[in-house]
Amino acid sequence: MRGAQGDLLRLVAAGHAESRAELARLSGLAASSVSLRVEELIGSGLLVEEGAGTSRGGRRPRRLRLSPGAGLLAVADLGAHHARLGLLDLSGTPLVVEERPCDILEGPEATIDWMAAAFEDLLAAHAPPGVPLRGVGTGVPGPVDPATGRVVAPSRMPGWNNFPVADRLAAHFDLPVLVENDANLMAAGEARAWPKCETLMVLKAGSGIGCGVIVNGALHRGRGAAGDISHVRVRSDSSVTCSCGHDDCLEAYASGAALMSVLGEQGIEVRRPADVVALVENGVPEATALVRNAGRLIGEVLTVLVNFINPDAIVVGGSLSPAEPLIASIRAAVYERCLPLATRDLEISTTRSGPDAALLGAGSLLLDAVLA
Amino acid sequence: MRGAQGDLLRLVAAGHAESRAELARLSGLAASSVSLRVEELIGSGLLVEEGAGTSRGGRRPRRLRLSPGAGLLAVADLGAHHARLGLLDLSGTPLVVEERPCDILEGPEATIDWMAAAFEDLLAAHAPPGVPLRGVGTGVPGPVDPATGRVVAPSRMPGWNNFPVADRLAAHFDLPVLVENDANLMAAGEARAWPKCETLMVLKAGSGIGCGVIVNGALHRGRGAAGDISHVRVRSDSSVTCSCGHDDCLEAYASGAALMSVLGEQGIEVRRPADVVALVENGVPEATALVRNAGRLIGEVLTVLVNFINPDAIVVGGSLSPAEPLIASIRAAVYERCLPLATRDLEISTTRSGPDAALLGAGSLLLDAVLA
DNA sequence: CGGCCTATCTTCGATTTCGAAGGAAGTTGG
DNA sequence: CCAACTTCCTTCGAAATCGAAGATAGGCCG
Repeated sequence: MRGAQGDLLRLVAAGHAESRAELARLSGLAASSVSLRVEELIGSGLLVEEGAGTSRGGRRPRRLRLSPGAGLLAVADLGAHHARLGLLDLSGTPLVVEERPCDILEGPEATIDWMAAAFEDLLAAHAPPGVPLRGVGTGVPGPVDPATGRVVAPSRMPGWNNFPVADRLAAHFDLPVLVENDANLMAAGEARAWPKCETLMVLKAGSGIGCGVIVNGALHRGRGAAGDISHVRVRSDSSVTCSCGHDDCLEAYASGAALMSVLGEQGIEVRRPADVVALVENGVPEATALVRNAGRLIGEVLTVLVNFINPDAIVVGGSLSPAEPLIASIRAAVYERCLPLATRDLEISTTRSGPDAALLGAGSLLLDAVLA
Repeated sequence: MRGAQGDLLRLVAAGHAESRAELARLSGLAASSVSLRVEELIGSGLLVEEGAGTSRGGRRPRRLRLSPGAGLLAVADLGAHHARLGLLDLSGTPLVVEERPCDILEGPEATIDWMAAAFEDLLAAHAPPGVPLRGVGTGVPGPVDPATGRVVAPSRMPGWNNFPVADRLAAHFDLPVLVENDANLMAAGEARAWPKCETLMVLKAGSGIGCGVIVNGALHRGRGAAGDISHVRVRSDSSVTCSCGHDDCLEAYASGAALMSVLGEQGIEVRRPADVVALVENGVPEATALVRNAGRLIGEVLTVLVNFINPDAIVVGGSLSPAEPLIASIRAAVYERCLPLATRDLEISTTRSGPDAALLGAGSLLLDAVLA
């Protein structure tokens, strides 16, 4: 899928272009060249022409789509106790998504081999015959060195430090492989749902707190830890030491794990962040107060970042995100304290992509590798 | 200077390429095409061939430079009481730089007309005959809407709110015009001096506190206020109300203006941030303690941003930056509290471009507009 | 219903770009 | 000093790209 040809496919797959005319506008190529190229791509079975689009005042465009037979992507989002796994077509539409229990404490080798087997499962059960697998990707709950695909200094993945996850996956599938932090994948997934936003902050509020940053439409990786907000010192009366060794990290107060531990001390049994959400929805005052406080702390941290980055939107996802008081108090803190220039037109809302955001993000990033 | 031709010129002007071979590598064009294009550019007097470069193991390259006659850029950096003005050639080398007193309180019309007259002065005195002015740019000490070139809600520029600075300048010179926040220009200028750094935070510590952000090699503007760190709430025992209406903003504790006001209360007369630096260098303990505290507060704010953005370097400039304790305490705070992954290989140091950084940055950004 | 307008897509000759081959001008190492 | 190798740059036929003109197909409106 060489360069210029790949550019056209990418534009169609990413949903940016639906017709030859749009391709010409976005790719910068002449309309005639686009027509030629598209004809070739249709000839080789990668694109299909499908009906007509809506008119913009003239002749209706002939709508282009990626052929369902163009290929599949196998993607996963690895959590501490569960993994979501899915198959996508090249335009990122899920064919199937499953959640399976799995334990990353069994170590990287076992977990990745398990993942490879799960992918084979899914392919056997759901892949249409003759459609090739074109790429494999996974999110992991820790920092990933973007250059090497290794996990680096993960606090929630004991035994995984410096493990070459990408290499191990590539040993199973001789294909483009993507390994990325889970919050970053979520951000990449949301980015597709917010096409008008160039700069985006995507917060993952689950048992941990993660954040992914989209700058200028592209995921910002930094050295692999970009987006980390969990170890920021928060203003607090008491003093708690975080697992990172510092005092009063945001994570120690506002993460799902922290909330659960406080609730546990109060004799309220919770096992997953979703249980906290349920308590809030049932009006349990202890849970509501805790969540509201967590939102305020998160919001105060976001305040600094919003002034600095001026995002177009802040998207809140993760298993804690359905709790209304969380996002309400985040909003309150940000709108109250940020510069007017930074908050006018700033949207703060919950995920548009839902629980599959990270899988969709993996698909979106993988596409670039596959069509390079 | 149409597209592809402009790309080649830009690569030479920005100092990225010095030979046809380098141009071919960086532009992605075939070597033969580059040769053709370069021949045309030499023919039209924009490029000149000048001696030979150093061999990389084979034939020596024929060094290319922008012709000194290719054009000039007039650039300024507007401060509260002074303006730096300069003329640059298209590769960003200063022909002349001057500092002149000027008072932005006289309002935008008067100030911009004054600036235009000053540019005419400089051109009459220093421009080689026949070399055309190709672009005009200025930095202003407030937020600028990147789309319109208007100043937006500036706290230190009363009377300038929403004034179309770019339009007024364009009325004097019918040329590409650039108007940008001063800290952003400084960041753009430093970026050229840190070519290996993709992500850069440039702090301007003067009478105010500003910051410019380079992400992926390009200036990040956001909505025009990106990089603002002055109105972040800091941890403090006392309570000070900032001009923005909130309490305990960084600016109210750590800006040059704040330091000067505290020193004044202690009976120590200072008139400019540079006087504070002199006091520190002379070992006046009150000044040293104040500066050290300012560095700590700034450092604690940077902590959050470093974890989030993972810059390759933090560059400190501005009139307060020569004060050693300032940068020392910034370093201490950042290295102590940030994630190891974010601080390994993170460089924190003072400006490489010196006091002309903003002018050089204006040149660098203008070049893109001129060669578009 | 029938012009008129707009937008999409194709055709085809002119132009640009490519890339393989080769010449030019060095360095390196015996 | 000479042969082998690198890198830089140009030459020239082949291939891709462009762009103007035209064909196609719809919307809009009297």
